[in-house]
Amino acid sequence: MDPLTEAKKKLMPEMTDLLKKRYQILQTIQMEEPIGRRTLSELAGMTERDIRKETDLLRSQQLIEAKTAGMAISPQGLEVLEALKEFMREMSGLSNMEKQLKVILGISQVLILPQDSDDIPAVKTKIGKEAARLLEMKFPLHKKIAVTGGSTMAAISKEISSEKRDRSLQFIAARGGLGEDVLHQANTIASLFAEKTGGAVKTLYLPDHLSAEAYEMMMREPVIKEMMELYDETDVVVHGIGNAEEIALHRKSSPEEVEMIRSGGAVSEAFGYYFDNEGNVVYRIRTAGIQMEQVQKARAILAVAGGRSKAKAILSYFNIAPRQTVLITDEGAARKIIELTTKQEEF
Amino acid sequence: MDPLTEAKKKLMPEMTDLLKKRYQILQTIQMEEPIGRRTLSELAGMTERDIRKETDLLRSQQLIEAKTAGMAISPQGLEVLEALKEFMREMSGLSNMEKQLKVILGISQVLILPQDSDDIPAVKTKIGKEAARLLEMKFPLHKKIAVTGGSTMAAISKEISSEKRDRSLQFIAARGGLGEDVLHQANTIASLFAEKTGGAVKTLYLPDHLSAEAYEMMMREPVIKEMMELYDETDVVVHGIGNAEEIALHRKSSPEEVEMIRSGGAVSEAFGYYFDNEGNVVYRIRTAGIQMEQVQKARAILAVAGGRSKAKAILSYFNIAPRQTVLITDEGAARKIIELTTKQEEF
DNA sequence: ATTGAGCGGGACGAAAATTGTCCAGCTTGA
DNA sequence: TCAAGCTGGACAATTTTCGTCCCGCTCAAT
Repeated sequence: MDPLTEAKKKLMPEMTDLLKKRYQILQTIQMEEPIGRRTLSELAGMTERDIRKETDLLRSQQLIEAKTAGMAISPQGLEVLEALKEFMREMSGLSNMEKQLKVILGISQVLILPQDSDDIPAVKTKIGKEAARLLEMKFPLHKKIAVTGGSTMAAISKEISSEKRDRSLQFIAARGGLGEDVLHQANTIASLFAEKTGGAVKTLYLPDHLSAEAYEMMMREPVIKEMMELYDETDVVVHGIGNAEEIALHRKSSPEEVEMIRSGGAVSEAFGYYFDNEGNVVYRIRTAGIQMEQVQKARAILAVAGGRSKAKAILSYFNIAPRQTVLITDEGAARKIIELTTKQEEF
Repeated sequence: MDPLTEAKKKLMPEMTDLLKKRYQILQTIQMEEPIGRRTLSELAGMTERDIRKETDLLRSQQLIEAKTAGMAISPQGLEVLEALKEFMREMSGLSNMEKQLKVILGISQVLILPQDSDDIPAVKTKIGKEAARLLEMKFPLHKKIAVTGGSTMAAISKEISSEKRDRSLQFIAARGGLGEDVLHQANTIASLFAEKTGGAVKTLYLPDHLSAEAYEMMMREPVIKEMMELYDETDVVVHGIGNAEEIALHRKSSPEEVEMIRSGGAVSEAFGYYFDNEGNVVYRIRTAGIQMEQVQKARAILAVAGGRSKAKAILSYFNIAPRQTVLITDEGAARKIIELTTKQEEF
């Protein structure tokens, strides 16, 4: 750390906590505006009185405005938030946690965003924004991009800038299957990416859970073969990481599938593969989709998943994640991952 | 100001004052150690309780140590002080005051050190140290240095480093006269400089206040003539600025001299010249010494004077100070000068 | 050897700030 | 039209801060 900052910390030990507290409040207000004291105190885990004291201060500094519907951030507040972004990343240990996660997960880049998307839904938007920015950086060099489905992926598609259009981009749905709500299907997401960027899209609608024979037969179809060849040429893969448990509960999976997941000890899901705690593939949805080996060959891989509830799934998947994978996650997931792994070490 | 610092200030408005307060306390402890709460509270202008609260904090941070003789700064405390030096200069407005003084005094460089040497004698040492550093920077290029007397000049001589010796340096007493205590005479000071640096010294012992005839006669003496020629070749002049009033009181001046000073409205003194509020020469000690015109020709001039009591004298002298003069002073003098000049503007 | 000024730390009642907790009156979205 | 959620005001209870005094100690000057 900066020797100047270090010296200030020595002279003003209260500073650190106070700054963190106020920054977090301001941040939460930004994400949840308009928001009231009571809701805010729950989200921030502080007493209402404390929140009130601090918001009074923030208001007197004109960083927030109090309307009848609740408190909202002011333009100046946004500036302050932006100016302190990097500093707070150091201060609150996010940078440090990124380093730890790199080691734990065996990859070379990790990006952690503040707060927990399990508590504050808007954190997902922030994750989406950062993932979108990282992805956009790949566009000039890498044109063939495979994307999966899920709410996290949907968040990214919303944040992709439609400023710089590039007709040479090609987005490929990483799974032919339907599986989820239309809005969160890989096909839909790929189309959204294409629309935003002005690029092309390659989709494929094919039922999940085919019988073995039907699957074999379909694989021989030209249109499917073409898709599989496209996967071979994929430059970038962008995918979410699913929580096997959640998926088994929420989605209308076949009872057979659920049983396979349960008995196999599946913890995480990505591109239609299910992994157990050690990263072994315990099940795979039978549909056209990118193969693990094809993912391995990709130049860049963005894995996006946030919220402490995803910690176990992330740990599971990263047992076999390619080294070139970049993880974009949030503080909640990161803390939980570190907690889980260091606890194991203690015993 | 740094946008990061600006943002922190917005989020933590208390920070500024608190930092200033603690820094000042730590600074004062450093200069006056060992020092007790009561003495400290007087120097810092705070209540004893306040001082106690803050010193308790500083001690818990191990920046100071409490011995039976009083509190003293710790090595870590020194580090903190050093690390924050430049930052605090900005924060407490010293940098800003330097800019103001440049305009007010019509010179291109001003250096202001914290606190007031009228309150804390050790500030004089700091001034001496900085002046010494500035002077040392001139040594490689400028070899002939004229120095005056006075306690401020003595402080500089104490702080001149004896590390890098330079036999080509030549120190010249700017005044032949005695005038003051032996220890503070120009001759003595010049000798001290020479001793520290390994350079040569040119001194001249000649009574002050000669009669007009005696003075004329002396001026024709070869040894004096030689001295006057040396003044012509002077590269650097280092001088203090005296308070005419104080000089008239303290020194055993001739009643005639005191009367001249009083009736002429003398405010400041430098190199044996007395100046009034407008910078007119109202009196001059009759002794061999550097001439105003010779000072004007010098490449570099360091004027050194601190303490709010010197403010009027500084203002008076800088009416006629050459543009190449650099002023080294302290916060006390600087504030007073600004106060005096802005008050005049208001009416 | 003695003394006294100056020191840190303990103590404590008075005063001030903080805290938890209400409520009134408002807007807004259903 | 109503209910939910919001701000800002209020206030007693509690905690913290503040001013002040004292004690025992050290150390330098006498």
